[in-house]
Amino acid sequence: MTEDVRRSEALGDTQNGDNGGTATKNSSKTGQIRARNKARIIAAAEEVFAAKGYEGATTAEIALKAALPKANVHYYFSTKEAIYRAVIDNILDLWLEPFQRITENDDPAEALSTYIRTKVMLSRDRPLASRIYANEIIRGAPILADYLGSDLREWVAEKSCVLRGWAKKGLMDPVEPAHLLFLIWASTQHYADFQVQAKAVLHHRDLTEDDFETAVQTITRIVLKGCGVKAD
Amino acid sequence: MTEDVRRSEALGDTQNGDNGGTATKNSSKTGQIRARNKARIIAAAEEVFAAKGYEGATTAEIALKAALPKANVHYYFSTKEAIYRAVIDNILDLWLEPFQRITENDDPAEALSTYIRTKVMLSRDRPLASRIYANEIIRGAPILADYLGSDLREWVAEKSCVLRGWAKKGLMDPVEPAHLLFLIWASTQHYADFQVQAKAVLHHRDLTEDDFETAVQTITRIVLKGCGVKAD
DNA sequence: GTCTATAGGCTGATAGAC
DNA sequence: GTCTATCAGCCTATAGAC
Repeated sequence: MTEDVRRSEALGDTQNGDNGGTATKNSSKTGQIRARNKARIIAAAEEVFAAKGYEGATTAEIALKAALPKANVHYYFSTKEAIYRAVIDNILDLWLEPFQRITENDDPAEALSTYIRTKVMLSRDRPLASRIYANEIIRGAPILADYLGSDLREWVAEKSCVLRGWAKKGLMDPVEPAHLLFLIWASTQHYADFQVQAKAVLHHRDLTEDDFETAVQTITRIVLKGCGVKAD
Repeated sequence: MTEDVRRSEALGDTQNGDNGGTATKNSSKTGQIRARNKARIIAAAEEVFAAKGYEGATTAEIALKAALPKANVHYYFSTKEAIYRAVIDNILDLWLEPFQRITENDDPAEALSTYIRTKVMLSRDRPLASRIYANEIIRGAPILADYLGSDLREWVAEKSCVLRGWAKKGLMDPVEPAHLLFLIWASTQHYADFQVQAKAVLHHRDLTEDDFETAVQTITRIVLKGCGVKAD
């Protein structure tokens, strides 16, 4: 990760449009403009990368969506790859955070239910992020290779201990932990990555609140019952 | 689907290299050369599209991998999109066929087990096909939109009847059929689409026969038990 | 049917006036 | 910091000799 922009509000930024065009005074204002423009570029880039893939995305389209001249985009991010890295960087902890605080002392039924719900709702609220991540992995993870082998790997190892601990206590069946996590990731992210397919199959319209709720219920039920998790 | 090349041996074609360069006689041989070259192009294109995405793939690279001059590729397929359509077309029935013959009279435990195993093995044997399909859907299905709303939709509707029938007979729980299918698709295709991630998390090496076997076992077990399918 | 050479268009990136 | 004008390179696709 070249630049760590994780905590900047890169999305949902409803441009509180003071300081419209030309600089007025310029002192501490500068940093604000910079942050705001970078955030706009990242938000625009997320849309374009999600829809077109890395190679299909053009800096021209990103600039257009960010309502900035193309050269301005290159002023903030020297290369297209730099924009992409910033976008990916923004996405990463979104992925790991939801299951972060869970320990062996938690109740498995509740912990897994919450995790599944959180992941489905992430698919509902941040489908673009999910698609970009999926695209990155499908392409062979050219940017995220290191992350997969270090951070994610460790994260899975930790959570595998928790799952094995629950099994040892007889709170659930001894299911292969990594494969269980794969199943949960895949089936929850499916509602973001394959949303067009789900829409087409279910009713041709945008997925509704009910669809996501049914998804949560179905996945939760199959996983809990399928892993023999004792209800609390 | 512009051209239906479904049944041509587009892959695993170990170029049985008679008739090396220049044409010798040319009569019924012509059709063979044509078929062989088209198959080589499709096979090469599958690799490139899977690795680079639609926009990232170049006809030059496809030609290089097919060991043909670039202009020759354009002779068989006039546009890049035509190559892509041929590749996609080749993939499609691969997706629907495995669950095709299943009816309400079959045993759910056996039918679902076989389906899951077949899908995982498809991920093992044709990961590139799976990735191209995933990429197409993630991008919003520009080519497959019609297919999703017609063929696939009907297929899901039919299979939903079978699943509901089983539930009515008390052979399994009344699970929302489409969402169950989504879960099975997602969790099985995961081993193709997110293979780099699975590799990195599991052991940094290529997935082994055992990995796929464990995947089959884990998914099958969770789905069957999770849906309350009676063992036969 | 094959293949070289090239047209024509779009891309990422920059120079340099404001 | 902003933005117009522009470049060099790569891309798909084709013309035309063999």
